[in-house]
Amino acid sequence: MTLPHPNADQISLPIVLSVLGDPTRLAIVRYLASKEGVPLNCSRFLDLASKTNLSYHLAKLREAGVTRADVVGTNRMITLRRADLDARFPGLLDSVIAAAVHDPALPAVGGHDIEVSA
Amino acid sequence: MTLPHPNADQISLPIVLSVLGDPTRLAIVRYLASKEGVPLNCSRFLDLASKTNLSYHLAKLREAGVTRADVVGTNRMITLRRADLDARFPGLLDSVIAAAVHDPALPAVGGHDIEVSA
DNA sequence: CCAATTGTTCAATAACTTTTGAACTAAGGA
DNA sequence: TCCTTAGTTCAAAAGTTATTGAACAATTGG
Repeated sequence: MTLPHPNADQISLPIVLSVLGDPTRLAIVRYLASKEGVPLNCSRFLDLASKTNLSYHLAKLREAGVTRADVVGTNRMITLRRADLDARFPGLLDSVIAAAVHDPALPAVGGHDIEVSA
Repeated sequence: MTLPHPNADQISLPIVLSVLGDPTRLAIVRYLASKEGVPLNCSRFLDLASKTNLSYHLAKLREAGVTRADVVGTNRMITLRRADLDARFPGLLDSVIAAAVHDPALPAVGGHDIEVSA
């Protein structure tokens, strides 16, 4: 029931860099960073790609150690593995996210936030 | 006679990340960073790949805006575009290089330094 | 139980990337 | 001029990654 994740010391720099080198995945990471602490399910990213394709990209991110996916019912709650990434590659995630913010060419997740109680 | 390079504002984050995601290219960048200021010709990297393949990887780095190649006689002198990269993506190059230093899985350029005068 | 929701898997295809050797260009030195 | 050195280009082959639709599994709510 729990999905496979590398442990922190297995996270590889070239793999993380190439995984982040895809605009769709970079947009996912950027959105996760902007909502840090808030668990998000996969369908939050349907702006970026089809459901099938999203499954593929989210698996890449998870297998690279960039994200964690926790099974909650029929949902997979996705979070950034910030502590692990910061421990392994200090400053990397922050500089990537900061750079991504200023990049107008990157896709973005649309603003369809769910109203959290009236 | 001068090779094509993107200008600083044309350097793209996803392209830089995917270019750095290749272990051979990461090793090249790491070595360039360790010899910063010293112009190096392509053959300095023959430990990492064949001449033809090196030409391919060095072109990728140049086209991404990571390196500059200046034609000097029959040589191409390769340098890191640190100022441009730092301006565009502050902290990114430093964190990538710092992370690469601690990665035992990455290939490295061998220690065959030329004696600079007796 | 049934239907809807959430997300995965599979196989196919398309598209790109990497690697190779042979042939080539361009400059420099004898 | 001829030879060497430095590096590129080209076409082919091999390998990898991305994208798609159809079928599937698992949980939840009615």
